[in-house]
Amino acid sequence: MKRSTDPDVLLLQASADPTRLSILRQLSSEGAVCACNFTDCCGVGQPTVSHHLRVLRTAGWVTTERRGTWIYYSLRPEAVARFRELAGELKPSSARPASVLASGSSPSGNSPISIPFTRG
Amino acid sequence: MKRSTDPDVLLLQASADPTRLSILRQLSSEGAVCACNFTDCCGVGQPTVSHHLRVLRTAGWVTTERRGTWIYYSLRPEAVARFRELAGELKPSSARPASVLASGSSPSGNSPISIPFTRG
DNA sequence: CTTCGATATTGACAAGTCTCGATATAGGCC
DNA sequence: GGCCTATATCGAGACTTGTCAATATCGAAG
Repeated sequence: MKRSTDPDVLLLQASADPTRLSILRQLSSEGAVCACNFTDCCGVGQPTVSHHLRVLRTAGWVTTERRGTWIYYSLRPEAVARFRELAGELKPSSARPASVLASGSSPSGNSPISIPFTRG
Repeated sequence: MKRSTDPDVLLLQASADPTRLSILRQLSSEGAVCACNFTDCCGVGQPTVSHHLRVLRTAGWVTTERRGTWIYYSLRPEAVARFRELAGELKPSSARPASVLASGSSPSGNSPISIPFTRG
């Protein structure tokens, strides 16, 4: 997919991968998690885990905290909050179902005249 | 990216595109929207819009309703509900910051012994 | 300083995605 | 029937992504 500059899209893109969603869920349930733990659970190699962690860091999902040899990853509250906002903004369209739309006018309003069916 | 079979990942993947997120937002604010309206707003061609709408339909985000020549798209409440669940499941890891973790033990528990630092 | 373990980076390849032009299908009107 | 409009599908090209092997970097211990 084409690289996007929208931070919301970046956040969604970062979460839209099986390995990364698994990482996010583990971070959510366990708090701060050492990078070495993801290597085991996700069934991918160490460089791949490192790659995914970088994607999550770039998107703003996680922060890192070095502790000796290990590096702990944690969910960023701002990212979670933004993700929830995105979910909250989307509302089912039951307020205006297509069934009650007027059937005589052009839906897109492309035509300067109001009756696109009568051509010529 | 590798095709995933997890419906949650499919839902996120479908939303993780600038054009499709724009479509979802327009559907959320306007209710049922004719397919021809997306062609104008998203700055992409008609086949591309059709492609994105199919991705959204396959992921379960939208349903279609034919009305004469036009086809109206609507957000599926189930998809919105699932998306909100995903957002609700993710919680910031402030409960267990790395700062308070014990510093002497192996984070992954890989070693059968508890003190990985002493080698040999 | 050397060695070791954990993590990051690089380079490469297969596979997926986005976009478009061209074409096909479907429904309404004459 | 034929014509027009809206939408979907097909095929191709450029680009992005996920994954790995190999290598580099960093911190700790001796």
